Amino acid sequence: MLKEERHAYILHQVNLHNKVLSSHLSEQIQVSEDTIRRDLAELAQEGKIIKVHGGALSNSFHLGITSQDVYAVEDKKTIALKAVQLIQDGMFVLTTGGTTIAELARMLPKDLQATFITVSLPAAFEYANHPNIEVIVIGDKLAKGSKITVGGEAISKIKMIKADLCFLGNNAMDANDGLTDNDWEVVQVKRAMISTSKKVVVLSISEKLDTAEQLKICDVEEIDILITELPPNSKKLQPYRKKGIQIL
Amino acid sequence: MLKEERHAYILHQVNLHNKVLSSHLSEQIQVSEDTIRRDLAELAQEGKIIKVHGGALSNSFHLGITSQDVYAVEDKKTIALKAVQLIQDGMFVLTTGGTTIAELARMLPKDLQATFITVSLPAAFEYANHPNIEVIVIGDKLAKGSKITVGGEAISKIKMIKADLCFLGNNAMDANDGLTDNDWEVVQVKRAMISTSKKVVVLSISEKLDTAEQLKICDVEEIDILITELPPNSKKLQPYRKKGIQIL
DNA sequence: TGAAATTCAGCAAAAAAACGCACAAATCCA
DNA sequence: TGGATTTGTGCGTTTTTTTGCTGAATTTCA
Repeated sequence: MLKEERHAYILHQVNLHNKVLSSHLSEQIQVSEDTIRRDLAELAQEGKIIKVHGGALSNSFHLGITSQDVYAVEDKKTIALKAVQLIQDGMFVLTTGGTTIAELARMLPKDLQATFITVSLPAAFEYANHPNIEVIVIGDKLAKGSKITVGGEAISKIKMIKADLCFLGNNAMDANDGLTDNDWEVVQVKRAMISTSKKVVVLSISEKLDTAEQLKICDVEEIDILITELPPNSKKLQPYRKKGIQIL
Repeated sequence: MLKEERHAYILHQVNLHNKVLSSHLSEQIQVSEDTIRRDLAELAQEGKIIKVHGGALSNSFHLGITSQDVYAVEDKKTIALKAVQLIQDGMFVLTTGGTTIAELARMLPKDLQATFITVSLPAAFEYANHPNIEVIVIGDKLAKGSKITVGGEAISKIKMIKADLCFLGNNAMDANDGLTDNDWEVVQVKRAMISTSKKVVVLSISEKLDTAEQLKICDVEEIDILITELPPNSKKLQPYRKKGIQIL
């Protein structure tokens, strides 16, 4: 097989499968691995593929730029935009932490007058940027990783609040397994929040739907509203709609 | 599976769930935990994740705390260095906020085991970087400017704590006028802290000595220790020494 | 504190890459 | 045409990379 033919074939395979192995190609085309390596090197030189140890990857295999940015920011902004519309002047709003909640915080209208109650220090910082919003921080022992306050004191404080709305950043959710998480203390806090709020709103990128973690927070029936970046009639959301959750 | 594929997978998982366990990944990808650990180390090296004992965390939530150029950092570091020596294992330490306190927080020995109680969110963030330190956040309404929690609830919570040590960042101090400040709510918090601590330590750059603000916190007699960047026998400190304050 | 989990350092085996070289096919040039 | 040159390919050897493992050191947690 001619060099050009091989190159075309390899390129096709890479774009088809997002990855190729040198050993695999060598077998398929019946040339030495050396030749394959040289081919891959050339294609990589031309910028058509990304050469790695053992084979090559498709160009669309992003791994470089997305580092600093929050994962899936655009999706989260879409979600935040929908969520903001639920908040009205004078409301008491309970929120957890997480990057989606942070987006929500940044997107609050400047003239909104409401009270936000949170256990998340980063979220509190964000809320503090809004002059008209009153921020209540729930105090207790600080969990190092998530930077939220946790403990009996926090739980009981949360339960003393009758909130109009409760926004939960989501870790994992499944129509059958319900809302789940992997951090014991976070689970406790979320449970308390759910129990004391009139409306429970889950903010979740669609990627986290139909997944589950070890610890259960609640059944999907306890959730009133689910907000994802998808359009409300999306097929992926059907199971949740069937359970009686309002989809935005 | 290629190394780059694994990296992409891991990164995806971390960003999705904010946290991954080495053991989990090892099982999912079907490679040894050693390999996972090396992968995590590499990704951490590139700053894409934060490696911790047992797994890794998402780095996306490390914003908010911009250590902007602090006025007179060197002086404040000198002060912090002296202050650190007062803290011993097992102590309960109350602190306010402020940049000097932040320096103190950064300078705490890694192996110090103590409990820090604070109303200052920025300070809490700094303390949270120390694995052996337990951080208690006092909750209440958040004061937007200073990012500290203030209010009756906070005051009464502070008074319930019997602290060994109390570090006060200083705004203005004078041998005759005592400790003063210009923020009503900060004054309340500081008063409460003084009243419930065995030892009261004031951290102040010398520039703020011999000045006064409108609101009085306490007389100098109630202060046990004064720490400045000056040598203890400095002339400027004489009036305070005469009032019976220990100078470091 | 002590047991369990995790990490670290160093080693060894396997896989892959790099390198030098030989050789054949294609190309060029007088 | 025929020899010189370039190009492409494969082979053996050496290097490098990757991976898993062992045992000691460290950290975590009850």
